[in-house]
Amino acid sequence: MPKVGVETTRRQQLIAATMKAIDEVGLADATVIRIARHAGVSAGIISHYFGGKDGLLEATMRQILSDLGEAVASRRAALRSATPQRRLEAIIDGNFDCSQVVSPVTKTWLAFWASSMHKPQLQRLQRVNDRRLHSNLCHEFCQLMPREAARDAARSLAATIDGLWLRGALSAEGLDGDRSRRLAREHLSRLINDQPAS
Amino acid sequence: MPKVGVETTRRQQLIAATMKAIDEVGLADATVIRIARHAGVSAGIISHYFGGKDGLLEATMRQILSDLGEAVASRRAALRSATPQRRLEAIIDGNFDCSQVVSPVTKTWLAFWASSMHKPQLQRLQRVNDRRLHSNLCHEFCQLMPREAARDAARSLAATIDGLWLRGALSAEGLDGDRSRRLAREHLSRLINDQPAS
Amino acid sequence: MPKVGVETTRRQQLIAATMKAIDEVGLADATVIRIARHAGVSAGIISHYFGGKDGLLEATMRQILSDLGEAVASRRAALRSATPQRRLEAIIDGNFDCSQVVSPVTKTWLAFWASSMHKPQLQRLQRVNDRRLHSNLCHEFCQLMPREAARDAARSLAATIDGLWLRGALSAEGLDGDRSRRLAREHLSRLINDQPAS
Amino acid sequence: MPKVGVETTRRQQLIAATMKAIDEVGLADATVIRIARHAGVSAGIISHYFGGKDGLLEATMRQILSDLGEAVASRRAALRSATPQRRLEAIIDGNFDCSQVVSPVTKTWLAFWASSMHKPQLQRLQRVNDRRLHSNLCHEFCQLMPREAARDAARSLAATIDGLWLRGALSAEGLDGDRSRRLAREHLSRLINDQPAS
DNA sequence: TATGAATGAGATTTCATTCAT
DNA sequence: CATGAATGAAATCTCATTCAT
Repeated sequence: MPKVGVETTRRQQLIAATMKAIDEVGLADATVIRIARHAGVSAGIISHYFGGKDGLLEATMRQILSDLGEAVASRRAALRSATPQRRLEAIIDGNFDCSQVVSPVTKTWLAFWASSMHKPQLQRLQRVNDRRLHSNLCHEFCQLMPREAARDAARSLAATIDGLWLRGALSAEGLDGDRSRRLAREHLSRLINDQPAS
Repeated sequence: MPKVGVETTRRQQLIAATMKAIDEVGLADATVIRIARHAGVSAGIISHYFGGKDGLLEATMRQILSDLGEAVASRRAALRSATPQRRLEAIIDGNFDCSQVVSPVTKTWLAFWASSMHKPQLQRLQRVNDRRLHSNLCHEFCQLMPREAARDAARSLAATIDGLWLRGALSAEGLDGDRSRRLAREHLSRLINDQPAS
Repeated sequence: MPKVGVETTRRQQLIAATMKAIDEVGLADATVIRIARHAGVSAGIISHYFGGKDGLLEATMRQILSDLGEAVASRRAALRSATPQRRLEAIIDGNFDCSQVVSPVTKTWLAFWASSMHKPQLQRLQRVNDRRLHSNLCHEFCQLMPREAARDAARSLAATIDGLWLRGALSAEGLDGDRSRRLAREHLSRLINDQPAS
Repeated sequence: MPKVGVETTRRQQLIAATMKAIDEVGLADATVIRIARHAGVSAGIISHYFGGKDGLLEATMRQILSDLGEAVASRRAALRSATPQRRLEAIIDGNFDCSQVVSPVTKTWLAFWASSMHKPQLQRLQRVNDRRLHSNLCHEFCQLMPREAARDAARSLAATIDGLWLRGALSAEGLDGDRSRRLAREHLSRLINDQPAS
């Protein structure tokens, strides 16, 4: 177990260092040396633990997605018997959880998004995550409206959530969690209340 | 005039080749050699016309933003005396103009967005564009609701538009212009119709 | 003859531009484009008139050496019947002629000296010039002292002249012609007056 | 200590290789690849140890100047209580120390001199060295003659020393240390003995 | 005769990875 | 397990030369 402990620690250390490096200088300039320096270790260790830089980047994206998924899942679990709207709000809240809206996470996330366009490994991760969000949203919306309308509502809310992240990551002040949450919730309530008369 | 023609032609050629290269392999792997090959010229010519790779990338981003701005502006100009809602729809339509939603443009745009987080030159361009969109939206919404509400509406619609772009750029099928336009318009009409009773 | 005039003019223009460029940025950074810009012509013309950059550099060195030789020769010619000391002084004066001690000339000269270490074409020119100075000095000293002593005196005076040029080219203030001439003359008079008693 | 040893060794190795390369093909053609090949290492290592080619060149010039300074200083130290003339002779001897008059050193020195005309970093080094020689010479001459005369004597002797180096570096046979030393000493003794009656 | 657009060779530098210690 | 010295591939940029106009 001490071995596992050391290995786990090192991996977490390096993943955190990767986010910090990307936050600081961007994915393109996040060299292994810079990442290793952030973690206080030598560059060679990255190949040792992750098989190479790509492995580290993939592990980092995995970490971000799983943290995000967890933030959503734990909130939904706490509201298993609540109304669909409450659970949709929980999904929104999970996406703007305070652990998710700090600069290293948002910048790294956007960097991976862009990168995933041309890296199959990252693309797969991103698509799984996407589908999960969409299916979660659809599931809840379906209890409030017909399937087709629910799909569109899910698309619309997902786009708004991602758009708020995107604009937050790029803005000078960083992502404003409270305001984003509020705007997303308002959008949600309009989607629910303002359905075309069927 | 032949000289000017050659220079302008080459520049357009290289900018188009840059988008194609980014569409194909991503910004990180869009080397000058690959870009030059796409344009059917030698790599050295890029430094000759743009002073270096950075100059070419900046020019490419400028081109995308100006094309986008033009698509919006021409539509708005045609509706100078229409209702605010019509003009807001024109802004949406401009953002999803068929010339804007092809893969080379959307992928390049997202790549630049990510890159702009750490490149001051690109960041400046991106912020100018952002402010322009926000101010256009605000201007119209202000005629339909109080200032604060208008600001939030502008933020919400802008986030949705960007989110639809983002998700379109990342999806396997590319950006679906018609659906995106429809979702954005529906969001707009809800923002206008479903204001909290003051 | 008009053709010849144009050709001669262009060549002089380009040689002068070469010196100016070397004076400004050094031999290593004196690119054909910079030289051409100094002359107000296009870069391609250099290959046309000199066969290439090397040809231009060689022609420039030739010009400098011939100007220097002329400055010395004309002074000596005016003193054909004077004493050897007078004629040696004339050689010194020629080497520090005001046309020779301006920055473009001294800097270019030193640059060529360094370069001539590894360029046979320039080395040949430099050696011819060297031998000419040495033989001129020897010829005069031989009338004042035994051959071996004369050779040493020539070596000593030549070294001092070159050393004064070298230090002048490198000093912040440039070559001080008057002082250099004075120091060289004092050295000369000591060489003549202070011979070991034979 | 093994680490330090490796670093110091590599740096010395690369500096020596730089001189050899410059001796062989000149500064202009002394590429990092050639230098690295001389040292039996790869080219990338130069950036690793010196931050780039410029750093290596500066370190090489520093080495030459410090070796030269040391050769002079050790000789002067051995003659602290001797006459000024003896100490001046020691300065001359130091400048023509057998470790200094070999081709890689003289050629590299001249190359740097020429280069220093337009490279501030090298220029600074060269000026410091110059001032040191001048001040050393002045200090000794001042004990033998009035200040103004001493300054001129220092200038004259310095020019002769440099001129002998220069001509030695350029001559086909290389610098003849014995003859140069003799000529410089004769110049020195004339400067001391043949002062104008005050 | 003169231009300058274009090429292609070559130089420097960066960087992920490997490996001996 | 960990280091960091070293490599070699790849990328950008510069520049002399050529050639169509």
